[in-house]
Amino acid sequence: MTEPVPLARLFAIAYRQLVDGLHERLAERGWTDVRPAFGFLLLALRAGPASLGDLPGVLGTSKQAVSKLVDRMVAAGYVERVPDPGDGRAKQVRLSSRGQALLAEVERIWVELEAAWEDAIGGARLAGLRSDLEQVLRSAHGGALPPVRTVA
Amino acid sequence: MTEPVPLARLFAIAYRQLVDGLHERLAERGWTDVRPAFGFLLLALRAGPASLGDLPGVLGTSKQAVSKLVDRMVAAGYVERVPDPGDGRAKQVRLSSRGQALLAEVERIWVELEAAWEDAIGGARLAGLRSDLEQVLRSAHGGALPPVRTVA
DNA sequence: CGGGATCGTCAACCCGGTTGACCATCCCGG
DNA sequence: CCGGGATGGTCAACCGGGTTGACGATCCCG
Repeated sequence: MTEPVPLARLFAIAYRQLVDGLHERLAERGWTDVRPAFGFLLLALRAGPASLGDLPGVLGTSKQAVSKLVDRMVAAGYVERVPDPGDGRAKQVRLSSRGQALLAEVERIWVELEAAWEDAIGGARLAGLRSDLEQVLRSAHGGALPPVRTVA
Repeated sequence: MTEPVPLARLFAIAYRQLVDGLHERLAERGWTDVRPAFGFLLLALRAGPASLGDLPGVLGTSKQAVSKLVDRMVAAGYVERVPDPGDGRAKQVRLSSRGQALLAEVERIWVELEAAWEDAIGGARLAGLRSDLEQVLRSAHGGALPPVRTVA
């Protein structure tokens, strides 16, 4: 064991495990048309509507990718595009009521899944894991939590 | 902060950060045709050649996806397909010498990147993070480290 | 020896991302 | 007051990596 499994792979496994668990539970509760990518936009709109132009910086993807993601989520009825009142070019994106319900369900499931992790390693170590991880990510990004994919 | 950022997102960010760092450094050192997906196969072949049929269980994808990945890596000169001596249907996959050199470079870079993390949170907390993470992943999978994507 | 199981590939498709081109709108300077 | 960048957003074409279904080749056992 001179070279243990790379940290990156542990993170990949952990991520998949949580996301798979999320969608499994969502499907069980009737949310069958939720794509994994939806979660990022959902979370970004948690604090309120956002201008489409601001989202690439938050999500860490191109504006075209954001546009396509919004398209899908509009088609699924989770968000709405509304024209910006003060700028004829701009549009805003906001959660529909169905989107808000989904967000609430997702947050409930995160709590459940993290509770399962607590059962495995205990609350103290889980809290430490979270805070250590947040610290190292923030330290590499000037104190703020970076987007998933560092924006180009 | 009733509901902090989900753990899953922290893992996604951490994963991207490490993988982006890896490929940045690889490119700096002349490895310009390495795709992110290569790493998984590289690691799987670290201990020696493997039968193509065994890889889906290790990588957590379908055998067709494995075949396509091997195609790409063969085209890039990192692995070789050799017929299984004892079974006319089966083929084995093994690292070429260039693949071994790449693997060595990748492992060197992981060490460098993890050293940077140590600078941020210290060696003890990094070690704790790793072992906690490994423990919770193993506990959900009967003691063994699961594949990235749980096999169907 | 023949029929089912297994190994691997091919083909078609999907999702989520990219880049480049483009139109509509804003806004500022001559 | 207008004309020309700069900006917001979409469309189109493409790519990587995954899926499922179908299929030929080979093995193995009754």
